[in-house]
Amino acid sequence: MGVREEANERRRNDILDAAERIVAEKGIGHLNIRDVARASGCSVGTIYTHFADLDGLALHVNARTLARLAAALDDVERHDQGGDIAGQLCAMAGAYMDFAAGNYHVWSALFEHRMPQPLPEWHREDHFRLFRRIAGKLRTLHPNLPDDEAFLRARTLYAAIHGIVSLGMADRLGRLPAETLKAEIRRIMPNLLS
Amino acid sequence: MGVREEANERRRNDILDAAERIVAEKGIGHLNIRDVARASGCSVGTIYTHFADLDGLALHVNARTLARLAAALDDVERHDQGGDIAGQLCAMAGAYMDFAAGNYHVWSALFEHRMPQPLPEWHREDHFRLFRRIAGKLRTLHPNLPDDEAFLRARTLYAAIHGIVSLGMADRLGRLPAETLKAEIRRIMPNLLS
DNA sequence: TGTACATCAGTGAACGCGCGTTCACTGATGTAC
DNA sequence: TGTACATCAGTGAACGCGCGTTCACTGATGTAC
Repeated sequence: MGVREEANERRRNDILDAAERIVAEKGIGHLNIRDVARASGCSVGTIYTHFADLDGLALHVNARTLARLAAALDDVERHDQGGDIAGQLCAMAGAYMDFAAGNYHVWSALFEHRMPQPLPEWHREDHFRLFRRIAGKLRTLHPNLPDDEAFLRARTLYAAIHGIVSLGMADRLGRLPAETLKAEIRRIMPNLLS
Repeated sequence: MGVREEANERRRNDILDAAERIVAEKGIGHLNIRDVARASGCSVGTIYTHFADLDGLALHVNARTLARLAAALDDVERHDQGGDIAGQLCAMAGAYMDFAAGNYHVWSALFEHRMPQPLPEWHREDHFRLFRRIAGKLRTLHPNLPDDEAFLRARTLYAAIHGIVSLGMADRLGRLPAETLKAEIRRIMPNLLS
């Protein structure tokens, strides 16, 4: 990789770092080009040599978040291969919960309505990759189920967990501590798998 | 009520009607004062004699949505008193699903991050009122549970349903038909209640 | 009933700001010979 | 190795637009006498 290519990659990462920091602090609704430029130490024009536009930048921030989330689930899976599937799924749901709690703004940016509609295919694929990790685990529980049936059940499980995390941390009904929510997930997980 | 008071109320309703129509068509992210003024046949200044600001208007649109949603659940409850609790909760969850599917933009506005933070107390109470309807139904299933325990279980149920509706209709993992989602809710409801 | 005044909703031009995006220009890096 | 040219990232002022909000003014409705 030439000097220029390296510099480009470094710059691109700096920009993404800055954007991510801003989203983490204030939410994706406050992401704007000027602040990113200032925080990453370049001019506004430079942002546009590395990203098509603000939406493109936001999408790449989200892509990073999904990658970090996937890595967090990887960790759990590595350290938790002994127990039964239900226990492993609980642990993964717990990790999801912890990630959302510890990275609230970047996590909720993943589901924000102000993202470009429709989402570009590559980014939907990022979401799907994360989902397939859960689906695959669940698949081993129901080896005889047809694929589409198993897929649907996995989605329902994923969505239920998502709802518990999402509503638990939004302020619509008051926030609940992550530990409380994780306990609830542990309580209902066996029922969701039967 | 004097002529002036009546006219005020009519105007206020016209404004809310227009705002609701705009949100229903384009989402709350596209709500703006000028369009509301045009659609309700008054000037921009008039909006401010009836609402404090754009956020206030948006909050009242959401309050209306919650009221309509509550009315939809009322209907279900009235026509569905025969069966068991699980059946009734399924029917209510189905009505929630249908409402969200048939009023997607106004429904999702309820959970949007761009609402003023923190939410005003009166509007959080609107959310709570809706939630308590589910909680009350569930309460009769577990009469011996302590109140806080029953409350938590109701929230988990509510949140799980919410997640299934929410992720099912967002495009992150592809949209699913409302009927499919309702079938999934029927499938897991008994498990969630045990 | 009539008159004078007060109150208050409605008006829309204007203000001001935030912000995405562009573009002519600069200077550094790469390339051809 | 040196020279001339091409390529390309960086710069930041400027453009243009959307949009929330204000305000001096108008005219209708209510009120006091």
